[in-house]
Order: sequence, then structure tokens, then C-alpha cells
Amino acid sequence: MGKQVTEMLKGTLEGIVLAILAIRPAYGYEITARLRDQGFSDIAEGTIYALLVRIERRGLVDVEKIPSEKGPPRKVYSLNAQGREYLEEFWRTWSFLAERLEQLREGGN
Amino acid sequence: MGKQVTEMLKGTLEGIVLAILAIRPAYGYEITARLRDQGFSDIAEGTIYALLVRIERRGLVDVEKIPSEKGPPRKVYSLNAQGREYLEEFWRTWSFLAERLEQLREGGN
DNA sequence: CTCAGCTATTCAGTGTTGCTAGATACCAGT
DNA sequence: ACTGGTATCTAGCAACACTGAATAGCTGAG
Repeated sequence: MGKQVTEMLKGTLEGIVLAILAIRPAYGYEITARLRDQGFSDIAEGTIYALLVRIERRGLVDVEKIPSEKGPPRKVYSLNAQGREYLEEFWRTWSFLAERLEQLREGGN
Repeated sequence: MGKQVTEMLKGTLEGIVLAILAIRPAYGYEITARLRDQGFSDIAEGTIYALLVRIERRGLVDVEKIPSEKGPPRKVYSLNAQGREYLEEFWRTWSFLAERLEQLREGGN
């Protein structure tokens, strides 16, 4: 997609990844692949890894290193209590924004 | 609001302002005030002015300088054809993102 | 055995964006 | 003169996603 998506992802991509981790633990490569499947066709791998480092540093996830049979060891991330809390706040923020935009969309046409 | 909103606004604030201008022409101070009324309680004025400069430079709006009775002259911005096109693309992008997030929200709980 | 190709992670450098914190300017009322 | 509301602009900052690469383990083709 275009530059528009890129800019819109700022701030939401983090929530998206947390939401994915809320379903079940996952590692970077897997998350990227799942995102691509879901239509985010050109999210850069580097972006995801950087994001994972960030949320780990903030204590939103727990990490476990697990050997892979197909390559180097995987770093499996799982959402912890703090992460779940943060995710809920993310949803509230998102709802707020989505409501405002829906209003604008209707009012503006 | 918090840092979360700030990051989420990146990329969407532009669309929001364009959507406001789609309803009717407006100037910076007015746009800021309207946003505050609509719940974006702490969007910085400087942000809006910078954004307006940007979308003008990209040719999405037309500008007209109109004297004010209450202060310095106003720069009234109105959406032109190119801006309307861009706004439509913004809505498409937004819809894409909103759908994905709605899916995640349901699936993830 | 070597090389391509998939898996898996990391990192330095870049551009865009919104915020901070001011400065500037016009006008009315005290 | 001074305060306060109106109105715009700017330089410097922080956060984020992207680019483009490097590194590393494993498998199968040649």
C-alpha cells in the first residue's frame, strides 16, 4: 500500500501486534507472516522486530527463547498482565478515534 | 490525552482536517477550536498550522487571505478537486485499517 | 560439497509526523 | 500601558515505520 497506510500505522501497529499476541504467543517472523496474510501486504520485517524490542523493554510482554527445527532459535513473545491492561487502553483510544472519524465521515457528505 | 492518541493521530489527523474542510472552508484557529469541541482536547495549535502548510504545499487546498475584525487576517483554506480525491483515498485506507482492527478485536477475545 | 533458498533476528540511517514552547501581530476594554 | 482574546508562524524534539543491509541455522538441488 501507499504512504498513507504507513503513517496511519504509527501508533496502531503496536496495538495490532499486542492484539495478535493476546490470541496466542508468537514470534516475530510468524507475526509478520500473519500480518501479510491479513492484508498488510508490505509491512517491513524490521519494523516488527523493532516494535517487539520496544514492547519488551516496556514490560508488556514476556519472552522465551525456543529452538526451531528450521533455523535459528525463535523468540516467542506472550502478553503479560501489564500488556493486557495496555491493550485495553489501546482499544479505548481506538474506539474514541474511530467514533470521531465515523461522525466526520457521515457529517461530511 | 495520552501518548497513545498522539501516535495514533499521525496519519489520521491529516484526514480529519481534510474532512473538516470538506464540510466547509475554514482557517487554522477555527479548525483547532472545532477539534477541541469534538473531544480532541489537547491538539496543539502549532500542529494544525504545520499541517495546513503541508497540505497547501501538496496542492490539496486553495488558500484565501481574509481580514478579520477581531485580529490579524485569517488564512481560509478550502478543499480543491485534488484534495477531495485525496480525502476519498484516505477514507478507503481508513476503512481497510478499521476493518482489520475490528476483526482482531472480535477474534482476540 | 557448495550454493540457493527458506527460516529467524538485528541494526544503522532516513523521512514523516505531532508536540513543546515560544515569538509575532492585530484589536478591544480597563 | 496592559491584559486578554484572536490569529499565525517557527525551531528543535521524540516517536515511529521504512530501507537496506548483515548475520545465522537448516535443507535440498546441483
